[in-house]
Amino acid sequence: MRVEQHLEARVRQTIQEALGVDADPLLRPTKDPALGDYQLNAAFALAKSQKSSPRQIAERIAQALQGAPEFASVEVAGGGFINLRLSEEWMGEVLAQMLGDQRLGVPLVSRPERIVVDYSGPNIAKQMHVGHLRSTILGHAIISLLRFIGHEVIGDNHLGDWGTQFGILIAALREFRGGDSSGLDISGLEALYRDGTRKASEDPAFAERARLELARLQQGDAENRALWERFVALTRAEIEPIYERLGVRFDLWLGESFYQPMLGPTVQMLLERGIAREDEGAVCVFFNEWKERLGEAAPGRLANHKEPLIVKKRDGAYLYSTTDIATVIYRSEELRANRALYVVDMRQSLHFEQVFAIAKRLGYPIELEHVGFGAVLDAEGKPLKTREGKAITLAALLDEAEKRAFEVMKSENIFEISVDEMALIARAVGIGAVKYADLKQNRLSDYVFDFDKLIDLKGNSGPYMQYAGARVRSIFRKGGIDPLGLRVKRVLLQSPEERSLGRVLLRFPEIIHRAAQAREPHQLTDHLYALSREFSLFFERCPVLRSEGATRDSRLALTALVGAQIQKGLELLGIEAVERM
RNA sequence: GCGCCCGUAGCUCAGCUGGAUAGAGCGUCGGACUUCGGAUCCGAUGGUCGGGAGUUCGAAUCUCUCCGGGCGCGCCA
Repeated sequence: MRVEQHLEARVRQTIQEALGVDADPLLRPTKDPALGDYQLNAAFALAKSQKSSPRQIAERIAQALQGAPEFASVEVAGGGFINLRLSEEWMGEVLAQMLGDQRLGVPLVSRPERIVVDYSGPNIAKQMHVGHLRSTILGHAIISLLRFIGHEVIGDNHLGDWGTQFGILIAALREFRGGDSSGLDISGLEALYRDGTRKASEDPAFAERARLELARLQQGDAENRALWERFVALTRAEIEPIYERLGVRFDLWLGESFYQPMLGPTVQMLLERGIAREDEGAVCVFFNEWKERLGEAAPGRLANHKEPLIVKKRDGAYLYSTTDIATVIYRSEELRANRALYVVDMRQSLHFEQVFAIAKRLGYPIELEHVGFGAVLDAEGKPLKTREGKAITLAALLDEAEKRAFEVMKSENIFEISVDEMALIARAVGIGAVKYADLKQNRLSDYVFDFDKLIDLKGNSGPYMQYAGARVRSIFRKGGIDPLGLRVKRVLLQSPEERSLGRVLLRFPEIIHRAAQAREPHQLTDHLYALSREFSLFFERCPVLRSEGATRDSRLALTALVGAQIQKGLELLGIEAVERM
């Protein structure tokens, strides 16, 4: 049960009955627990239309709510706040239901969708560095959340495997290595690209050769095609182990090259529909002309946007804008998706607005969303630049995180775990720390990259949650109890710690839905952190195994629920829970 | 030139569609009983929410303006 949704519906109905109006109850969790669990702020909003004081309206609503099974008390405070205190009996029953439910009380959406999630999207001939973490980790978590609430999700790795860079790579290979690609690895490829780019900017003849190589590749020249395949294979050999370590798997790997055959027809269609026109030899979409050309202005800021989106260059080559339009068409027509999410850097927001506007104009029945995220900055607050070699590779970051986790374990090896097992656990803890550190941030804000922060093992960190989970496991291990078989009629919330813990546990279903709907995994990390905190308090002050009778059963039930939420929550974030650490 | 994003404690960040006294982590200082795991817990410290004006019962949140930072905008991806 989504508790807040349930309460809101209940109060809304009560207001309807008491005042005869349908109004948003403005239900909010209280900031100060001393005031209650939730508050209603509707009285302020209703004062005007009801021609009465907020205080009086609040009194009437509060009166009408008396006796509702959910609440232990309903009190009017201040100028018109209504403070609600949940009844422990009701809470205990809902918690018992959650415990007995495979889905921990999280309902499925009523209207499931088929959703493509476009994420990670690394480029060929580049190593993955810390900047790639966000899209990959965010995308993975968002997919898990959406699946869990009942959507059908297709995760797609839209590889940057086509375009101008291949002309440069091929030309550089011929220029600097006599065309010999043997013995090349990813850093060799990176160096080739770097050198090639520099050479192209200095030497027009070389730049021209690069263009010719690209043209040959696009025309299907066998030799260049083989080189291209080799570059792609080399890059994949490098990045696949990283996905493996991160536990990320894609349903599709449809890179840009996949859409190549669709580009010509796509541009043709844009021209026929009058969405694009030719200008200076290129095919362009002028959004500021839509009103005049198509009868309806382009959405939002595009209506006044003078610079066009180019979909075909003067030299006949297509661009990534063209690819992205073709990709939308494919996702709608072939994959039959009714929604696509793009987990991509905020800097591309204008680009996506343009692509989405065009797709919508073409009339494809698919909702498109840019799930953007902020930049990763360096210590001086400047964006982390990948080209200048400053960026730390993802592999190195993960190595260091595992190493640190291993060292902590070694120094506090309370269970005499073997070195082999320690390595396994350290892997889960280290990677978990990195993922958590990234996910706990609001995706929209930029953040400062701090090596130590990303592998923090204390405080609000992944290991903190894993640790709480391990302590839960420890209790059941010690007591010889299987948490999965536990059932109670009602959880007893007697001490302040138990009640407070129960209160947090009740929010899980609501949080899952909100996090999924907003595409904000950090809402879930916040919940897990609050939960782990409450559990730590409970753990220190409320003996579980050493208590007796109904109290013991109830505390075991609470503990099991904590374990289940941590397990499920971490799973949704892509973080492994551990038995011991 | 046009547009987008951001400015909250010493540092790094939360603050959901406007709600009561703005919260965490890290840091610093002090503390935790023979008890289920000390990667833990408790307490203390710390803020003109960039400045100003406006909207209203109420603004970190909405509007305007200024200051400061980042980013994006015809032939890269």
